[in-house]
This record gives sequence, C-alpha cells and structure tokens, in this order.
Amino acid sequence: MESAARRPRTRIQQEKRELILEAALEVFSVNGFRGSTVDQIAEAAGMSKPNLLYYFRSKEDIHVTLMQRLLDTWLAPLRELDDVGDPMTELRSYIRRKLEMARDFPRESRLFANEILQGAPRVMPMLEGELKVLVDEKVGVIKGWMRAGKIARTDPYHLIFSIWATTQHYADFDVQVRAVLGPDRGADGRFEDAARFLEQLYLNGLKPAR
Amino acid sequence: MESAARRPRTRIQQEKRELILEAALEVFSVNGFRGSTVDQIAEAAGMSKPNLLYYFRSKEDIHVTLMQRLLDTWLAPLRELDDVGDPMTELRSYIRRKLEMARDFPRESRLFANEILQGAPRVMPMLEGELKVLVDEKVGVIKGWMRAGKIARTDPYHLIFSIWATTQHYADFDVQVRAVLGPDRGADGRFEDAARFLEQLYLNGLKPAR
DNA sequence: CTAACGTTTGTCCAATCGGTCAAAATTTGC
DNA sequence: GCAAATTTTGACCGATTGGACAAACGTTAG
Repeated sequence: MESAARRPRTRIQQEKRELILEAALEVFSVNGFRGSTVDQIAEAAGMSKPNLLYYFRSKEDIHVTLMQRLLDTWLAPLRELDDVGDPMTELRSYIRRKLEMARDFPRESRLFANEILQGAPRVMPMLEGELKVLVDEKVGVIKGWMRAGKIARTDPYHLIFSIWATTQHYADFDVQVRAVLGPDRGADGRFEDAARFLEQLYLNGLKPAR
Repeated sequence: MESAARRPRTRIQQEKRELILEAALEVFSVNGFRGSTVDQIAEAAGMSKPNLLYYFRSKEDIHVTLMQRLLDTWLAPLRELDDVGDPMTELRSYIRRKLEMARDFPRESRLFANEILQGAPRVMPMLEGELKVLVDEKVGVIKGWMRAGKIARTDPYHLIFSIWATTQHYADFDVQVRAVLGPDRGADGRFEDAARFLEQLYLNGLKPAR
C-alpha cells in the first residue's frame, strides 16, 4: 500500500479517488481551500475522514491534484483557437466554448477563481509558465489577424482577458446574475441572452475599421 | 459599555473601529471569511484578540459591517450613470470609473468577489433588493438610449454584467494578469492599456447600427 | 485626590481542525 | 477455503479556532 497515492492499482482505488475529487470540487469551489474541511469533503464523498486520508495523503494533496487536472481542461478552448480559420469565426467559437464551459462546469470555474483570488499560492508556476506561453502564442495569432486587416487593431492581451472575464463571470458571479435578473428567465435563457450579447459586442467591437 | 458596537461614543472607539475594519479588509479580501481568523485581524490591527472583540461582538459582526459599507461605495459609479448626458460619454465615464475603482480599491473588489463566490450568504438580501432596484432603473435609462437610436440595441442587463466583469477582472484576477503580462509593464501601464482596450471595444461594439 | 467609566490584557474554554494509528472488516489471489 | 493484502473504522492527538471573563490598567470629571 506504499504507493496508493501515486499510481492507483486496484479498481477500488481508482473509483474512490475519483469520488473524492468530485466531492472535493464541490466543497473547495464554494468555500475555498482554507475555508473547507477534510470532514466536509469526506462526508460529501460518503466516507469517513480516515478513510479519505487513506487515498490522499493530505488536504493539500487533494487540492493540488484537482488543480492540475483543472488547468488542462480549462485552457483547452484557447488551445483550439486556430490560425488558419476565419478570424471572426474563430473568435466567436472561442467565446461560445468559454461560455459553455462556464455553464457546464461552474464549479471548476469557481475553484479556479478562488485560487486566483487568494493569490494563486498553489498554481503560480503554472500561470507564469504554461499559461503565459499559451497566451503569448495566441496573441501572436491575433496580431497576425490585425496586421492582415481581418479584425480591428487593439491590445490582444486585454482582448483575451476580457473574454475570460465576461464568460467566467456567469459561473463565478452566478448568484449575483440570478439575483439581478430575477427568477423569470431560467438558466438556459440567461446563457442564450449572454451568448447573443457577447457575440454582438465582440463582432461589432472588433470589426476592422474601414 | 453596553452599546460599544451600535453607536461609538468616544473618540477612541471611533478610531479603533476604523482601524479594525481596515485590517479586516486586508485579511478577509485575501482569505475569505472562513479562511480568516480573528487573531490575524487583531494582529493586522495591532491589538490583542480580546481587545478587538471589545469593539466588535464577533467575527461575523466585523464582516457584516464591512459588507454594508462596501456596497454603497461599490454601487456609486452606477448611480452616477445619468439619463440626461450623452449616452456614449456616460457609458465611457462609467467604464472608466469602474476601472479606477478596480485599480484603487482592489481589496474591496476581492472582498466582494469572495462573498459572491461563496453564494453571497451574507449579502443576498442586498443583491435582490437594493442592487436589483438600481440595475433595473439604469436598464430603463439604457433602453431609452436604444429606443432613441443613440446606441445599438442589445441586452442592457448583460451589457452591465460585462462592464462589471471586465473591470473587476483587473482587481480580482490581478495575479493572473500580472503573470501573463510579465513584469515589463507596471501597474499604471496595465490599467492604461486596459482602459484603452475597453473604450475601443465598447464604443465600437455599441455604435448604433445604421 | 478619587470615584466612575472606558480600555486592555492574560487566562481559560469548548469546539473544531488536519492528521495518526492500531485494530477490525473486507476483498483478493491462489 | 484460506491466507495475504487491501480497505474501513473508532479512538485519539496536538494545534488552532471563536469567544468569555475577571482582573488590571488608563482616563477623566468633579
């Protein structure tokens, strides 16, 4: 049992670790790291605390594992931003994908937001490394589009930031959005309206001058 | 001493309560409510824990007081959005003011973000009440501008959400923004670039269709 | 000066925290 | 079916948590 944490051998270990990560996502995404307790996660996973700590060495171990998995899926939409496609179509697809992620994986978005809000103590290296490299690359693509006159000239970094902000807002600030809009319009309607608005804003906002 | 918390009488109580709120803002905005300890706040305020609890009945009492004050100043820019001014000028001013608040009061922004992320357990009534009323009113103003053909027709609620998201992003996700942009450009430069980008995005994006 | 009031502190408390450990229960390989 | 390996649990640990409290200390009005 010396390596239960590093490479799950049995079927049970595989399943239970997944169960724990799912429960931890639920708890961490609401309360943050310091605000969450191992007992809460264990209860959400339907097991005792010592049993949970048999599968993960520590609370931090769970969080680190969760964050590593998260970043990959989280950056996938940006990775797909393609040089060869039509710029406006590419950007619209990117915005739509990011908005769908905010709708379908709000807990992941909130977990990430919590981590960043607290100064990114556990993912700073990934931000300065992997993330920066990816953004720099895509900024190059966008600059190419601007030079070719396909979209308006503007700051590509802040363009990406604004897309992140506007889309993730619907996951991170969901309760505020719901409070302001009222209960009339359901979740589907909210995201439809958001998609329509953002599409209009960015397509008009980035239309090349001339 | 029965009413130390409700209405400060002495000069010392006035000052010490301010000192504590300032320290609590520092601590809460980084660690969230559950992640912060009374000891941390007391130390940041330069006093002992029992002394702090002489001025505020409980940890929650501090947080509630902080949130009440926060919402007023936080909504001030939206309150200033004026019906009679030129629409584009008004919107540009609003965006600029919100961005300045993200720059000058990042701790307040993060405190608010933390609260919303955790489901707004302590400010939900204010969101559904005060905030919703204000937004509904300003949505009316914006709709008027659209009917008059002054700005493009679009969803006013999501327009406001997007302005909130894009501006507060620079406070809440500051470490991520810094990590991606690198140390080359200082804080002033970042906000200058952001202001320029957002102005372009919204002025073009909301230009009335002709 | 001094009595009354406001302020500060040291000490203490029950509850909860993350985590350990040995023993019990269960599953698995043969 | 049985022994070995894996999984689960109850009891427990020291550290930290939010908060209580009385005693000590300062301040101020008469």
